[in-house]
Amino acid sequence: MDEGMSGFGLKPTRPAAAAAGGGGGAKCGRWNPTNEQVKVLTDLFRSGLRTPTTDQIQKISSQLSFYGKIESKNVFYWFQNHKARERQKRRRVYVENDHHLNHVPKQQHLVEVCETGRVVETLQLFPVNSLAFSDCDQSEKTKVFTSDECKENASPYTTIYTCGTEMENHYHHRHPSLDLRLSFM
Amino acid sequence: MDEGMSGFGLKPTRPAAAAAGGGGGAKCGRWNPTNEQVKVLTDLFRSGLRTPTTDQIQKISSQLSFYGKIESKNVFYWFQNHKARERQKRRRVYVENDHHLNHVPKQQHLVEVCETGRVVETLQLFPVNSLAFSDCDQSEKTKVFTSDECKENASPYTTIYTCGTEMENHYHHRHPSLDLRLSFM
DNA sequence: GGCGTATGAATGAAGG
DNA sequence: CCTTCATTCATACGCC
Repeated sequence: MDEGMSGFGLKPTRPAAAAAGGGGGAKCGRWNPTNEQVKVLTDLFRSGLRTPTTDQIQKISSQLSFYGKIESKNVFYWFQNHKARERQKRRRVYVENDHHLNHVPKQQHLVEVCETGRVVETLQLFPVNSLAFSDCDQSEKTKVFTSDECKENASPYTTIYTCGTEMENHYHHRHPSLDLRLSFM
Repeated sequence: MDEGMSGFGLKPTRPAAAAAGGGGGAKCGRWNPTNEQVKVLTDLFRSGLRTPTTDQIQKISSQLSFYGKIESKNVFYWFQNHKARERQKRRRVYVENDHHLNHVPKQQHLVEVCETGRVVETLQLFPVNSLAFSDCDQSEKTKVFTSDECKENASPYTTIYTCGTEMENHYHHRHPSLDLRLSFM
């Protein structure tokens, strides 16, 4: 986590509570990602992004800051954790199959989801649909997966996030069509 | 507790968990450890096992799978939670000590059983003697929590679980003498 | 039959 | 990168 993470405030000792703002979580000293944020991050991960560089992190963080309070370190940690747990999970769900016990057929879901390679992804990110539940997952994702390799390897790929102002314009949506365009390399 | 739901930061809301088992009666969705499983886990914990490695988790899970459905991650989470809550409980005591306590604590049994050095523990695991869900004696949960005072002792110890078919057995024990032998090191 | 507690599951945040 | 701690969410269970 160190390396090039000098400017993310990871080192400071316990920034303690920070009252939020951003109109969202505003609840504690711990980042509480919104669904939209998680969605974007997950999608980036699935696109093959594993360990974003400082620049990537800052960019992502900046774009995601629209959906709520977020810091660069949050993005950094998110990827760290997500990656680690993916591996961890794969490691845990796996074996016991090898063990030859008396019985226990046991179901083993072994899902390999390694999409790495050139990926050009374009998806609409609709802004917060105001108020509460806007669970509408109508996000049309046009994904072009070229998953041919399944190893940890970062091939040059490009992910383009384009957010159109799809919201039905309810209240204060001072959100200017988010245009998240990231280029990993 | 969770006031301040925020306008849009809705919680994950859990995807319904509709599955609810295929009508078999087993409430799938959350692991429900049997008394035997809990007993073994608790005993392992008492023996000094705090954070089993992946290998240990596999073994334990495999052995415990006899008593019912269990996955590796269940064992993993169990130890994580158990240790965390031991600590949490103790810390809460300090807090309540200074502050005017509100309610009577449940059980504040603190027994120091710091196993230092080599420990060889042998205990009997009585058979599950129950076919379906006829839990034998659930009303009487003999939960003996013994908080170990030793924090991070990496001293080599060995715990040997030997399930003899003798003991004050009951009736039909339809499992082949479970021989759970774990060696921590 | 609605709550309060116990606990499984998840994940953010660090440390090493 | 891997492991671990802490906090939180979700749910099963017991109580009134």
